[in-house]
Amino acid sequence: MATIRDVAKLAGVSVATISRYLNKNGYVNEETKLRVEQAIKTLQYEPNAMARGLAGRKTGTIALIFPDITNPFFAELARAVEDVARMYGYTVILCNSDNQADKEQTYIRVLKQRYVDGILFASYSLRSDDVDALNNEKIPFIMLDRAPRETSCTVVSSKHLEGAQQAVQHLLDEGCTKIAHIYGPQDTVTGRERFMGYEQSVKHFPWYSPSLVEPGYFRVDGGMEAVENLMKRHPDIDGIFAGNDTMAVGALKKLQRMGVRVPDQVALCGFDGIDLTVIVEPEITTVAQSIYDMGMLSTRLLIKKIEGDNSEDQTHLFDVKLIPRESTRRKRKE
Amino acid sequence: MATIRDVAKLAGVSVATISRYLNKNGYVNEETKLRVEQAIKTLQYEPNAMARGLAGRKTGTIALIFPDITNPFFAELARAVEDVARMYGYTVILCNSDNQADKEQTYIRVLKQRYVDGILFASYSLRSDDVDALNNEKIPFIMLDRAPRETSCTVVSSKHLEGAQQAVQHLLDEGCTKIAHIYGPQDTVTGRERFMGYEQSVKHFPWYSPSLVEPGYFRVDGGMEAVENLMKRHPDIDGIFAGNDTMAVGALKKLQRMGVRVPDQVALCGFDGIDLTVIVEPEITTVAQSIYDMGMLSTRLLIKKIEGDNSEDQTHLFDVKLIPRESTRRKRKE
DNA sequence: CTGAAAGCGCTAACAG
DNA sequence: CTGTTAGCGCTTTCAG
Repeated sequence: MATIRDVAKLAGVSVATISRYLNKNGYVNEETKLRVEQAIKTLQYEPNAMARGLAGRKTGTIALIFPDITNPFFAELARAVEDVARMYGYTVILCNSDNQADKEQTYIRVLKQRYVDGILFASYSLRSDDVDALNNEKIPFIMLDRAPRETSCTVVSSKHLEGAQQAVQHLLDEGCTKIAHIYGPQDTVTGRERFMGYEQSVKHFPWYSPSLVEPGYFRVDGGMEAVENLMKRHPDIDGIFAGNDTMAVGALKKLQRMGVRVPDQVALCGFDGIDLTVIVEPEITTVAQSIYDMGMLSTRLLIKKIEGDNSEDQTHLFDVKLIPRESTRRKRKE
Repeated sequence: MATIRDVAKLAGVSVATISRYLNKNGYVNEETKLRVEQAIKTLQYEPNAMARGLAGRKTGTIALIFPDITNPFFAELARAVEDVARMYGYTVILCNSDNQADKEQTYIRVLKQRYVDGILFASYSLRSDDVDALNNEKIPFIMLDRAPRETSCTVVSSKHLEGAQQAVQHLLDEGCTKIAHIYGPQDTVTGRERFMGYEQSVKHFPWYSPSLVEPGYFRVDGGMEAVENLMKRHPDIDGIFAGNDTMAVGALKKLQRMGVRVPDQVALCGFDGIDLTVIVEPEITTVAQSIYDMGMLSTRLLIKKIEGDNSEDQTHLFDVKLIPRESTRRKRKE
């Protein structure tokens, strides 16, 4: 492997010149530039990222910390992140936290050692003193779907509350008269806000009762169990709003097994907009987030920050969009 | 950030001693060891991976190159890889190739620059001269589901052919009398071997005809289309073996839309064993690979290689396991 | 516009 | 058992 010194020698200039040429800072005479380019080509020179990192403290690496790549939502996010990272010449390190604070802790430590240029957090378990620490150490980061209380930082998120309200409204529009909610973990912004959206939309109805909600842990089996409990308590439910698509899929599965017809007997709406919803039959109505776009934006913001953008921290809120599908297509009353 | 020199000073020893202690090579007196530990703790010293890499040419990073993280099969694989990498103190870099040779090319270049310690390939597009190049540069790698012709290298794979035969046999056992196959890309080992397994199992039957196979491109929509064409040509098909689960899911979807009852009218079997198969109703029979285990083994092998294991390159073939589920549960003839 | 030289933080002989 | 020292390959003042 050729080094910068070899190139310098061959081009008849000093290493400093090569370095300047490579980093496009400082002036380089047109003529010598040509010679340098020539030398680089004939030597097939590739700068060594490691040495660069040591000397210049930039590694061209960003990390993505999230719960679990196996979750389609995060897989799509990861895909977006990797795509734009590559576009900007960055490489991405994958970190599954399983929402365990200690795993996250370890990761942050390791990532610091490796001098990652920045971190993208899409994990729920980050404690707010961690955020402070990051801020203090001046390592750039972005939060996805999570706004720590005090510390300022830039966050990218969706209009969860509004989306939940849209979901409920849609269910009502389709003629539902008793709507239940399967909610996600309440220690997550997403789980909480969607719950609130549901609550606010239904609490003034005479049929509303707190026993119309059931936890589903953002998981398929959670959704299945929730439906079972719900239908036992309220056999007359005719609409279900699941806090995410995964639970919606579980709900659908259980309903079908119980012989409940969807959407005629019970209409079903999810949240997120992952592909799973169109894989099942009937396809599930959902409130879609712009997952890929969120991933793109947050990566762009992160890279901007890394490259010296010092503008104010902001919160970027993405619109959500209800996508009506078969699981809520009920015969309308005229 | 404290450096090794700070620690040395505080502990009253030389940097070499600290380095020895850190890397657990060479002797360190028990007593000084204590002082070193003390110093490290009070300084909160964290070795700098970058510097380590430069000096010692080990970065503690491995890369995973595969088609697309969005594909559940690869997501699970990635998860396994990351899990064992973390266990051994490695960090993993994610590379989506989309099976495009040029993307892979660029990645390999970038990864070399970054001094990754090793690479895991689960991508189809790798050319065999790339493999040679890797071999020449002595950067350790493992191939998943792909055995380049000449070059020796260690590969981890499953018994695709055998699995396909099991699938067909199962369909026959369930009473199917005319079985079609939806095949995956023939430039992949997996797609090819499963096709061959099907062919070998059915070609001696009088009902067999080459028009009983149809491409599905390993995709959901591909599976749907394939079913449509297949049923048009052969309305009397009563069994379908899909070359992977994704296509099987598509097939199921299309069958349901066409009003074909599964499994009574047509039994359906997939391949891979991803979660999608139990999310739909009816749940789909599949030939399961040990995806997670394959990921674990290949990562372990890679790390072993990185850490100096020079044993012969081997091919590790995993058993597959047919998991009978509703999609093939037909009333048996007595 | 270009070069010399001082590190970045750590590892690995080599010499005690 | 421990210290000295020479790099790893690149960036970055500071002088020309």
